[in-house]
Amino acid sequence: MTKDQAPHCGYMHLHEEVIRRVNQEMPEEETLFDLAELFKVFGDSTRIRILYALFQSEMCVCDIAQLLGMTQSAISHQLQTLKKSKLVKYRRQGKTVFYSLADAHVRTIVGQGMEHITE
Amino acid sequence: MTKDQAPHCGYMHLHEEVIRRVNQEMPEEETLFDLAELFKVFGDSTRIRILYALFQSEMCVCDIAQLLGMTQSAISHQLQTLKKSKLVKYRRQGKTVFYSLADAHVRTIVGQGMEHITE
DNA sequence: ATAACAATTGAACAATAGCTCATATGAAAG
DNA sequence: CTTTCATATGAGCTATTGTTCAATTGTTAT
Repeated sequence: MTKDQAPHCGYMHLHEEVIRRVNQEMPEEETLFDLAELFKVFGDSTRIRILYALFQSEMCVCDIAQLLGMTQSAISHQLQTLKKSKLVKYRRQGKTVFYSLADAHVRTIVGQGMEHITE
Repeated sequence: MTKDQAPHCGYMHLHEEVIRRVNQEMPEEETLFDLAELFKVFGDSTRIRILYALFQSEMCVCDIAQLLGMTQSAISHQLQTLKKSKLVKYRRQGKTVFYSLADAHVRTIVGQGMEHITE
C-alpha cells in the first residue's frame, strides 16, 4: 500500500461516521415523501402552464382550456390535482368556476425554478 | 334574461379579452417545458432524499446507497438524473466519486417546498 | 497482466400518470 | 320539471419512469 489517500466503502466502513451524522439530520421519511409529491405536481408542463396563466389573472376552466388548446376535461383533471396540493383555490359564480393561485409560495417556488434554468 | 352577472364560455366568448391578455404574457412554450422537466427531478422521494443528504455533506455513491437502504445502481441512476439537471456536481478521488450540491438554488427551491407543506 | 472494488450503463419489467371518451353533477333559465 | 351549459368524475389506454439485474468502465493494488 502507498497512502491513506482515499476511503472505500466495503467492509472497512471508513465513512460510517459521515453516514451516521447525515442520517441524524435527515427529516422524517414521510415529510420527504410529501415534499416529493408536491414537486411532482409542478413537474408537468400542463400544470406549469396553468399556474403561469393564473399568475396573470383568475380564470375559469373553459378559458384555460381554450388558452392552452386542450380539452375542458383534461384541464379540469389537472385543476383537481393542483387543488389537492393547495396550490390553487376556486370560487363559483353561477355555472362557471374561477380558479386562482392559493398562496405566495407558488410564485416563489416557480420563480426559483425559472432562475435555475435561465442562468 | 335577468342580469349580466356572470359570463359564459361558449360561442359568446365573453372572456376573449382575458385570454388574449394572459396569452401575451405567457413565457415560451419551450421554457415552460424545461421548467416542468426541472421540477420533475425534484418530484421523486429517492432524489429528494439524496439532495437532503447532500445538504449535510458531500458523499460517495455507496454511502448514499447505504444511508437510504438502496442499491448502488439505483442511486447511481438517480445521480445521473440530478447531474443532467445540474443540481449536483461530482469529483473523483481514486475509485470513489463524491457528489455534492451544484448551487444554492437547490436549497432555496427545496426549502420553499418544505415551507409549503409544513404550514 | 490480473484481481478487486466503486461506479456507470443498458435492457427489461412493473408501477405511475396524463389524456380521451363517456357519463354524471350542479346551477340557471325557460 | 326539463333543457342547457360549465364543470367534474370514472374507466381505459398509452406513455413515462424507477428499480432490478447483468455486464462494462475506470481506478488502484498485487
